[in-house]
Amino acid sequence: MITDTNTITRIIEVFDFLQKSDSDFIQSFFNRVNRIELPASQPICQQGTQCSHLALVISGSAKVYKVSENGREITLYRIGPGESCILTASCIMNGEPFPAYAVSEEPIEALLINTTDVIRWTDDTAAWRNYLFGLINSRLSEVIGVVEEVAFRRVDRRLASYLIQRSDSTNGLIETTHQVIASDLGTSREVVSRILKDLEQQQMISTTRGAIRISNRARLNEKSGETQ
Amino acid sequence: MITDTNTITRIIEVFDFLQKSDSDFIQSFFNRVNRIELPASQPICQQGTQCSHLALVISGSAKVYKVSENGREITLYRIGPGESCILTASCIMNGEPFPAYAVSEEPIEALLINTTDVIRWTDDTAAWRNYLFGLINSRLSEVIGVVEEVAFRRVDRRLASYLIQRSDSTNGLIETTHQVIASDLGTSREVVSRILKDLEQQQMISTTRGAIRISNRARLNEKSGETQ
DNA sequence: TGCACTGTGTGACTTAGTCACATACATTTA
DNA sequence: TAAATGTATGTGACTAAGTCACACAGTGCA
Repeated sequence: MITDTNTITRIIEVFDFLQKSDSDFIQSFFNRVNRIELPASQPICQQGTQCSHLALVISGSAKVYKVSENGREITLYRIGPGESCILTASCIMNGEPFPAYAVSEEPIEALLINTTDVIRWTDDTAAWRNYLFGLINSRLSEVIGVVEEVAFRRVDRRLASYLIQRSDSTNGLIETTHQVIASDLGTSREVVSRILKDLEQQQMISTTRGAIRISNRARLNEKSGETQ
Repeated sequence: MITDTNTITRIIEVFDFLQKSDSDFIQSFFNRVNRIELPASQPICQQGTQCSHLALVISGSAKVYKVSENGREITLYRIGPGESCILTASCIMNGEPFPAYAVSEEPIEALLINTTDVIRWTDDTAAWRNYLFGLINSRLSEVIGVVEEVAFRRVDRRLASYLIQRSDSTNGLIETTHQVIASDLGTSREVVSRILKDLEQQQMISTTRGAIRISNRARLNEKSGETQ
């Protein structure tokens, strides 16, 4: 249950479907949900477990990823403010175990909702239902995008795209390790190291321990767009 | 509109959600839907187009797949009796273009539903809503499975699994070409040819033009289960 | 200063994908 | 029936990607 008016206002701002809901639903919504905070790098869902709650992210971010037997990882998608770990909802609806892992990246502030409320609101409330449908649909599109990437695109091009994307919000400096990049892309650390070295020799980037700086964004972008 | 009692009975048998629906919905359902037939290998949805109808498959099968710029393909999932091209529903709900291609494999008998009916029934009818949710959820799981396969498993193991699966219903004989297998797995024809040759030399299969016969299912199954 | 930990570099090797062909079987056409 | 055409498969040479084993470098702490 959430009563603080400031918090409620802040939450309504983040979640579109609440703005479209009537006051009855909003009232019962805040009566039933709980707010939690999680530090960064906290496991949220384990592959193969049953989910008892649905989490809606207010602030911070999480990622959903797969792990292979020999330890390689690939990120399926990320969850940001206003979104939810829709795979959880999917598991709640179908009673299936969670097919991946989820972990917080930045510290997370989230709403926890009981499975019974999730199901009830899906039946009762159009705005909530559309929110869930919309999310699960965009996840499906995103994961199909991952299939396309992994199956068809060369790793150097994918890495170039990745660097372009990540540098958008950080003014050309990306603070991360080769291993983290490899885990996002679903490849191995050595491959990332080698390609980064190539990009450095072609003077598109410069690298230091724990960071990459984009030095020629235009050429990197060109590379990311090359076919094959 | 469908009036023939036999057809209606047959359709209700295939679609679970109709068995769980009240007679009012069933009546309006058969008032609003139309039955169509499609031959094999008929394109159903084109990537990038808008969908105006949702198709529910009564009999036959279709596949949903991605195509790369240089012509390689990968199958995302198949649609069988009682299922629907849920990506279409997803596009209808979100107003997004279809992110892949769909084509009939066997001749298809299907129900066509207007987008307006799809949306209305999703609001009105719990059984229909749960049907859609269930389908889209299982598609999401399947596509995540494809990501896992492509990102982590070796092609020879994946091919072994594929042969095992396909031979289940056909008594050990698989009538198909290397190109078709390659398109399902998201690899190239040459790779499939070479691996099949290996498997043949290891006497797990025998191959002829247009067909593969499983000769040692146990060993092939063993190979399919090997880690990495 | 020495030590442990994490991050990166590298060679050698295997697996996978591409390209350019050659060859083999099947169906139609002359 | 032979030739022509089309489809299916085989193969070598090459590039790209993943694996393994290990070297080495930067960072922080004892």
